[in-house]
Amino acid sequence: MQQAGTASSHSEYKSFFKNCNRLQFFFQKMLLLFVTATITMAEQKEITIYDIAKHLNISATTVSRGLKNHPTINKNTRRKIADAAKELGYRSNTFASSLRSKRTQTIGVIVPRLNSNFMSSVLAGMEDAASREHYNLIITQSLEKREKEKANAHTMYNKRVDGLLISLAYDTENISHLHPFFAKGIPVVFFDRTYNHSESTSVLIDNFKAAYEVTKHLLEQGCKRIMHLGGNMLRDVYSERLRGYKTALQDHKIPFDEKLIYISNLNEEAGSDAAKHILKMKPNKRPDGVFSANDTAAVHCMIHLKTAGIRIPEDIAFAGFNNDPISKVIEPNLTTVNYSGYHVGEVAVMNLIGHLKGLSSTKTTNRIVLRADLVVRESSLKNKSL
Amino acid sequence: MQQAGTASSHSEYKSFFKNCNRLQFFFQKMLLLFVTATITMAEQKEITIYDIAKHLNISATTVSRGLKNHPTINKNTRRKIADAAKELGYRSNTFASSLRSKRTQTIGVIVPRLNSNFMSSVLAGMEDAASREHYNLIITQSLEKREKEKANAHTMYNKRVDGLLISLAYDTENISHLHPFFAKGIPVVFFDRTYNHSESTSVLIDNFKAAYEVTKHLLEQGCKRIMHLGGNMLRDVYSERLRGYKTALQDHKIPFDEKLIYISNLNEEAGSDAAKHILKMKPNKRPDGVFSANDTAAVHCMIHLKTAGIRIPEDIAFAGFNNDPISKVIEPNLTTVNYSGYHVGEVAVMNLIGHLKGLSSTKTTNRIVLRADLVVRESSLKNKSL
DNA sequence: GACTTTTATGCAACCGATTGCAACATGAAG
DNA sequence: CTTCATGTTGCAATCGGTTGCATAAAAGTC
Repeated sequence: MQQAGTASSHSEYKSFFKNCNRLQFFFQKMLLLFVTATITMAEQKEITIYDIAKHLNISATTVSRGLKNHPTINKNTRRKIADAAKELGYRSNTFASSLRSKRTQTIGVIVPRLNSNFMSSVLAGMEDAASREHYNLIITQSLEKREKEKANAHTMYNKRVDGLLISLAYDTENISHLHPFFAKGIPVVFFDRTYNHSESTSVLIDNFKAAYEVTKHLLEQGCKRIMHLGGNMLRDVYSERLRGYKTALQDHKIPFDEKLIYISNLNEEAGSDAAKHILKMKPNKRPDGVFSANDTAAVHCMIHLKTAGIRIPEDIAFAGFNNDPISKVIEPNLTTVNYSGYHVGEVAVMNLIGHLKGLSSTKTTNRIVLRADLVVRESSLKNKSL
Repeated sequence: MQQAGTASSHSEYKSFFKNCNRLQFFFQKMLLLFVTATITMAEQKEITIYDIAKHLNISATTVSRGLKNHPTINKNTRRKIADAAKELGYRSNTFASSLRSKRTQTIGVIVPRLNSNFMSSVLAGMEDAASREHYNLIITQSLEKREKEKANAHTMYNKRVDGLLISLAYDTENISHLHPFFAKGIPVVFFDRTYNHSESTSVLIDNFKAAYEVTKHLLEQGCKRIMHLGGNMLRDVYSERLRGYKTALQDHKIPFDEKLIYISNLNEEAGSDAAKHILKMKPNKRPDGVFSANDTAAVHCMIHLKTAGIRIPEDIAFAGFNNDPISKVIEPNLTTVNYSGYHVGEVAVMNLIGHLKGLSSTKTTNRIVLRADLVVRESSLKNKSL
């Protein structure tokens, strides 16, 4: 391109100044300078399969096939092609390839927030699995806004991702923004914050069971009035945890008390606020146990209560969810639910790639439920008999 | 594709069974069924600019220009094109576009690990900034291995990212694997774990100064023997922190003692190990202050020492680095250095996009140094006069 | 009214890999 | 010696936008 431009301006100037020797000489010199500079600076031209073909005196078709080890190409030819590619410094052009083959080897990922401990583990797992299968990840965050989630989905759609992995934003009520994917048959896998949809798989943990186990554990420790710090109920993650809590109470014949449910966004501040809320209650109405739907809220609630002189677990036992690093730092150490975000990510990707390879259909596997284990630590041990 | 395949099997079967009417009839019926099913299931054909062009009786060129609001296209025409695009359900084909224009609107990101608190903030900042400028992020992790970093860089290169953002792996000594980028003039921006390279920008904090401030603070609290928990010295992040530590000692006329340097990978276990190391020292040889190059190691060192009966800060004062959430949970709260990963990510992306837009050259801006502030908490307050 | 400038649109050649089908060589079978 | 299977390779069309250059129409200038 650059060279073409140069050549044309060269002929132009030549015809224009053909009777002016002085100027012609000057311009010629300038031109030479310019061209030299251009060539020096210019990245050497991109090597294509055509260059390799010419170099080996074979067709581009053969090169294309040879490069991806197509079985109909002679092994010897294949080796020669590979060698030439390396020698010439060939790099494949993903676009040309994707344009023609309509496959992108790219998976779109939409998460509510990138900067959460759990989510970054999930992403690490995803990246690991995807990279093993030679897929790339395009990652975006919705910042918990349905509108941004929608915009992100649209970009992914335009970028022709082979599949989509999504954990829904807080305020996403319906998934109409994903319809284009379903319409085009692009597989969608939900993880963590899932949505029940007949045509796609969900990868999640058994939140109900884990919450049930936590609550049961607190009850067995002698708690009678357990408070629950819950998250947004639009997301089944949190509604399932609440359900597990309720069911455990019921099975232990403890009446459910609406006043002991505290819904928030479960961040640090919300944890402190919950503590203030507890302190405002009459001492005899206070809970003797707290089950928080995440560790952050639990820990910051504990910190606030401790400074107010509440003893943990003697006065109030605590249990969280996630097994966040802070749960091992707070004193007393926090009882929590451990589950591997890394594993969630890995499984979600493997499942998606399975669909893409046609190994499994999105319709048959509807949900994949991963293990989650109760980790008992001092924060919940009222009768110290671990 | 599907149709072509069908057609071929059709002719095959025809020649094969041409004298067997019964079977032929049966197969024809099957074929019809199959084709019908295929057509029903098939996603409706993709809409292209040519479809829009035909629909409006104008040329594809005009549509192409109209869609990206090229000023030479009449406003009225532009509107009509936009309307038609929406009506027909057009989605642009990024590949075709990238193939021709050689721009991808994609930035490659290589980080050592995705699942770290700091890194996920950085990514959040990057995603935010990139998304504002309509760029997408392809994110990979090197898992601290030079080999994987190299492979990732190569993929990015093939994927024709417009620019590269990279934080180097622990064991990366040279950046020969990035040469293709430099050779092609693709801008590279280092962040956090940087490398001094004449043709690219580095975004980082002033590790030297921050470490100096931390050490100075500990000295002012009366510490005489400050231990330093450091990281891999191949990375300037850690070597600069060590340098800041050393210089502060020197400025306060405290002799530098090689034995008080403890190098590790700074994870939880390394923190505990450092504590064990301290406990093994003769009491009069023990440090009276610890400056750790990250919070994780500091906190886990503290936990271990506390169980051994060491008082913090009375016996040993502590300071960390990062302002990790755990620093606010440990008791006593950890003095640390606060700096915004989010901001680092944002700045790195903005700078890269600046280069891409030709606003700034990679060569002029060599390093961007961001603020980092000492956050004093109880862990370092020997003379309680905050 | 002739001529230049501005504005708006279209032509056609790309970009680089993929793929259905044809074609060729070789050797085996009949 | 023909026929056919098998293994290799190439032709040429295709994917869907982009862009330099030409052109046509409208507006402005003298």
